[in-house]
Amino acid sequence: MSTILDVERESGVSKSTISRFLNGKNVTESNRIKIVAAIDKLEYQINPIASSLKTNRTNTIGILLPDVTDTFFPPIIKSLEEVLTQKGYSVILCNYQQDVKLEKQRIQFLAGKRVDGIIVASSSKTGEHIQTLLNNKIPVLLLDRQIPNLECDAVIVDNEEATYRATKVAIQKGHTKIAFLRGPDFEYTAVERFKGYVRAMKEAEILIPDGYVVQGDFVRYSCKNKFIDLMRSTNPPTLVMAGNIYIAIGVLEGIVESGMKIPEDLSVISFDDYTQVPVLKFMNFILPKFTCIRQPIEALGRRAAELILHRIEGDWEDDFVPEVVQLRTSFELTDSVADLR
Amino acid sequence: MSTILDVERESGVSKSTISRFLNGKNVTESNRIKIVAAIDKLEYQINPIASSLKTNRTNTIGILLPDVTDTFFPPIIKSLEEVLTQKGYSVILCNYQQDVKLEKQRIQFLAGKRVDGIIVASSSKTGEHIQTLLNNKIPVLLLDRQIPNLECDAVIVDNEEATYRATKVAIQKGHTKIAFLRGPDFEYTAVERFKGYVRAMKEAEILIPDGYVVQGDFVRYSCKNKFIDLMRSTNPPTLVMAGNIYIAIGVLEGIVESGMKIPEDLSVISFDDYTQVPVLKFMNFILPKFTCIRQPIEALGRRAAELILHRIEGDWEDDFVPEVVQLRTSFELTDSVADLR
DNA sequence: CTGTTAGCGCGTTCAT
DNA sequence: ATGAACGCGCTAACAG
Repeated sequence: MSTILDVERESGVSKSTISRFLNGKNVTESNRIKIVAAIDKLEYQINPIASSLKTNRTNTIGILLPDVTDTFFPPIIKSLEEVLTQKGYSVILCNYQQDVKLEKQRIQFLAGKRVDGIIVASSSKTGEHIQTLLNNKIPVLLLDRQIPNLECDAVIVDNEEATYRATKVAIQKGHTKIAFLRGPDFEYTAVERFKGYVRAMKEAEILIPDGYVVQGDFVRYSCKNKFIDLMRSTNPPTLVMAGNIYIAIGVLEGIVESGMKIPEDLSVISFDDYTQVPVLKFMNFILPKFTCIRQPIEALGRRAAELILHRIEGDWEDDFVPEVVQLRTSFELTDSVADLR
Repeated sequence: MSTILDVERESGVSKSTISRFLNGKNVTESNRIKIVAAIDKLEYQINPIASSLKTNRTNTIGILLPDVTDTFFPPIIKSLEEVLTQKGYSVILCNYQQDVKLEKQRIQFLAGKRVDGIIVASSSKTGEHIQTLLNNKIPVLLLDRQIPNLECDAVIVDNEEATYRATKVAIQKGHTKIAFLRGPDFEYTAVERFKGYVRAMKEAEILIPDGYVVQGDFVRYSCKNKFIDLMRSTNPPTLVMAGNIYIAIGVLEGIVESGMKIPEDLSVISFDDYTQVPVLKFMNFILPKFTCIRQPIEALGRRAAELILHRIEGDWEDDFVPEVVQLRTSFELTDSVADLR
C-alpha cells in the first residue's frame, strides 16, 4: 500500500500540493496531470487514519438504536446509510437492547471511537450522558424520541398531533366509545400518542371509561388478550386505536380469533401502516385495510442524516440553538372506521 | 481531551511505560498507581486514531448486506454487533441494495476506510472484488452465501441438504405431486434450495411435471398469483414447498384468498419459520402452523463474528486454508403436511 | 499556487 | 521494567 510520499517521488510534486489536490483545492494543470498519473500507477489511496489524526475528524457517524430487529428501524438505517455513505461517512451501528445502562455504555463506546456525531433513538429520561457529549461539542441528534429539558437537535414525528387528529376524525364519525391500546410508559412515543388521544377526548367532553386505556405488559408485546377481554366486557368500545404496529398486529389477531367483522363489530385505527413492512404487504387479504397513521419513515432517516451532517460540517456556534425537525404523519382513512352518524 | 503526554506530566512516568500499561503489559506497582491516578484525574482516554496509525489496525469491521430491511438480516446484525462490540470492535454497516455494482463500490469504500475485516452477504457470481481484498490480506467472510471457486471463509446453512431432507419427508408421507416455489436464479440460497428438492425427487424417481417449479418475478416477490394458477390447473400438487419466507407469505395469502384448507386441500412446507419474525409472531392464529425449515439465525451472526475475529487476530498463514462453517437448519413437522399413506 | 517544515498522539525500537 | 528518540501518513502554517 503506497503512501503520499511514494506519490511525491513518483510525480515529482511535493506532498503538500498532492494533499491539497486530494482535498479538492486548485492545482496547476501540469501538476494535476503528474499527480493523477502517479496515483494511477501506484494505485494510491489516501490513508484516512493519518488524515484523521491531523484533522480530528473521522468521517464516521454512530447510530445507536434500542433494537435493530424492530421493524421500524431497518428502513431508517437504510435511508441513513444511503445519505451518509454517499457523503463519504461511514455508519457505525450500535444496538442497546432497550437497556438504558447499555445505552450509556454504547454512547461512551462511540465517543471513544471518536465518531464525528451520534444519532440516537434514546430510551433515557434525562439524557445526562448526551448532555456530556454536547458539552464536549460532539454533535448528537435525537431520532424519533425527544428527551425533555435537553437542548439537542432532533428529528421526530408529530405523535401527539397525529393521534389527536385521528381521534377527532373518529369522533366526527360519531364514535364516543373509543379505546386506546397504548405502548409502555417508558417509551416517549407511546406517551405522546396517548396524550393526543386524551386531548381530543377531553376537547369533545367525552369521558374515558375505566378499562378503555389498555397497556401491553412488555415492550412490543401486543395486548391481544386484554383487547379481547375489553371487547367482551359489558361496555365494549365501538372503535379501538392501536398505539403502534405491534399492538395493531395483536388487535388483528384478536379480531381473527374472536371472529369479529370490521367495521360492523368494531372500528380500528392504528398508528403505523402494516403495509409499509415488506413482510406484511401480503396482508392485503385482510379487509378492510386498517385506517392508519403513517409515518414518513424514509424521510426520518434522511432528515436525520442531513441534519447531523449540517451540524458536523457547519460551525458549532457558541450560542447553540437546537433544531427540532418535526415531520408530519399522514392519515389514511379506510372503511375500517364505521360511520355512526 | 487529554493525551498521553498529559498523563506523562501528571504521573511523572514516561509515556512509553504508560503506553505499555494501557496495552496490558507489566508495570511496577508504584508506577501503576501513579498512572491510574493521573488517568482518573485527567479522564484520559486513549486516542484510537493515533493508535491505528501506528498499528495498522482500526478495530473496525465492515458488514455489507444486500438489504437491511430484509427480515432475515436484522437479527443477524444484532448478534454480530453484540459479539463484536463486546470485543471492542465497531461495526460499520453498509447496504448495497441488491445491486452488484454498488456491492463492489461499498467493498471499496470499506477497504478505503481500512476496516480490519469485512463480512459480506454477497450477490456476486464471481467475487473478483473479494479476491482482490484477500490478495491484500484483508480478511473477508462470506455470510449466508457462498461464491463458487472463491477460496474464502464462510458461514452458511445447509440449504441443499435441508430441502432434500424436507422433500424426502414429504415423499415418505406419501406425497408425489410436490411443487417448489423458488426464489430467483441469481440468489445463491434460492439455487441451492432448489437443488435439494430436485435431488430428492430424482432419487425417488418422481417426475417433476411442467409447472411444478414456480419462480417469483422479482426479488422477495411472493409468487401468489402463480401459486393460485398452479392450484387451479388440471393437475394441482398435493404439497407445495416455499423457498423462503416471502414466498411462504405469498402462499399464505393465496390460501386465504382462495379459501383452501390446510392440510385437507394442500400441504405446505416452508423454508424459514415465520414465527421467528417478531412482527409475525401473531400468525399463531393461522392454523396449522406451517411445517418449516428453521435457520439458526442468531448463530449465523455469532459464528460469523467469531470466525472473522479469529482470522483477524490470528496470523494470516501463507498457506491460507479457507474455513467454511455450515450450520444445520432444523426441521419442524406440523399438521400442515397431510399423511397420504 | 507551491515547497518546506512542523506536528497530530500514539507504539516501538534500543539501550539502560 | 524503564525512558529517550523515532516514525506511522497526513494536513496546516509559513514564506516565497
